[in-house]
Amino acid sequence: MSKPTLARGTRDFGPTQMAKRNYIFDTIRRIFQRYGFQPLETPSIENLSVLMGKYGDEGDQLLFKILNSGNFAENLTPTDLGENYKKLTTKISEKGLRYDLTVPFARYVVMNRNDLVMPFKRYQIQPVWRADRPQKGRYREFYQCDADVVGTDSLLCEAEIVLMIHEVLRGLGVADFTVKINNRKILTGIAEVIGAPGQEGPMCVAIDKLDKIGKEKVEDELRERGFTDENIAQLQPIFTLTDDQSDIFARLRGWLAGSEIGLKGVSELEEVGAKVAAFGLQNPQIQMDVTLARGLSYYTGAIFEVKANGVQMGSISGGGRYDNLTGAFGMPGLSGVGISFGVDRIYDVMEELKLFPENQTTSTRIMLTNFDADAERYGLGILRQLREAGFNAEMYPDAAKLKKQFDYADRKNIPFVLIIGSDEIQTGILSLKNMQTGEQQKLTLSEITGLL
RNA sequence: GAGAUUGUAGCUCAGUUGGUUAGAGCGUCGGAUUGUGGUUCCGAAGGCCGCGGGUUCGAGACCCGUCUUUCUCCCCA
Repeated sequence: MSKPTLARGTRDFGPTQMAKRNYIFDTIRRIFQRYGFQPLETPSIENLSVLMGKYGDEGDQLLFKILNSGNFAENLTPTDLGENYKKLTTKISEKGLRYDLTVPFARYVVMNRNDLVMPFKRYQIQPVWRADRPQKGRYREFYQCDADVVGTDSLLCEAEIVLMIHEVLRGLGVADFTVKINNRKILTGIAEVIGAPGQEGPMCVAIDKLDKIGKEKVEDELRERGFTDENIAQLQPIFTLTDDQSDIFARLRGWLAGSEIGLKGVSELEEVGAKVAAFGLQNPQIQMDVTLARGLSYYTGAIFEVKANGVQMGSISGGGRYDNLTGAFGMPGLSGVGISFGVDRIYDVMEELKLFPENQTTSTRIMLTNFDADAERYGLGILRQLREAGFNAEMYPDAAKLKKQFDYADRKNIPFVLIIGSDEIQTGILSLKNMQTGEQQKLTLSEITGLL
């Protein structure tokens, strides 16, 4: 018999982990609903025609593809086998596992466009799969928690996302964090004013590494990517704008005066800030960061990223505004803005900061001992009454040694044990033991339900 | 996709230049204690040394392949 193993890059979540993960999921779900988002679930499996071509060539490679059922090789010819594997794949696989929640969401919106109430606010908490090479904090199966609003350009949505981030993290006890916010239009504007219009893509790839490799190396990389010394000289304000937030909008306007789109980005950013302020958010933890560029390929407006302070960890949440979510499915012009929480990273942050509440592990409040057939029969009646009174209760299933039964209760963190033997059956007075203090007292059932 | 790295008991790890019967701590189980958990003491079980091939009189150790772990790059959550 060979030992079983997990598939590469996957994990089990035992009862202890599940209690903690559910605590995170429940908090996020509660806040999403409080902001008017409605739940959506889509299938794990999608047709490859839905998934392919949406994530770029690299993304297509990272898709888990499902071999056709039955004799998948039935219609293959020797010529097919001689083809490159990508062509062969299309002949033997028609379905794949979901790669993210956004594309299935877009498919859903297109398929239900006539029935949806627009603007449509949906949240979705489901696992996704990527055939990536696993690393620390990177798995082949992991959960995403997305909330998106589609069908409106209103900046109120951006402001609400900022508010939700604050509420979720504070709800989880993560007090010290920074919501970094930028706008794609500002990045476009910067490319214009430094004399490299349309080059914000390569510009951002380099600038994005500022934290990691420092200013000098960023400039080297910009040169490698074809930026002139003149471009780089014009770019200098970017290195001071983030550190010093005072008058940031005025300084941005000065720098981007020559770019209409850049100025629009600044106005949008400012308006989002104003709406957050109007809501009355206490002690906002927001930072304008003109070097923030995540997911540049599809964001068109606001860009968010959230970092927990005081721990060595990448971003725990991110999102932004995109145009044309559903364009790939033949429904152009639908704008949306969304946020995604990284549960695994939030879990690690909370673990490191010891933010999980105690006693998440068990839900059983009281356990009944099991002496023998008579005591079990008597105890079952008590058990029913305890459960009817609303308590999580269980009886030890075997007439094992008491030592073993107490050990079980101890290890399951059950706070109370009810001892039912011949004495208790005769008198009707039950022995209740408090497992934390070790104290034991003789009580009637109604006294016990009162005490619990 | 590229480079490096790891794999020995349930867990964390020892294991000498290749040489008898592969060890420790923790955990598990049993007993001390037949109506009372945590602590203590005593005892026991538990290993195809990741898997497949090769070199050798002899392989946990050396060689090749493969899977796996971790890390960097790429990319991302």
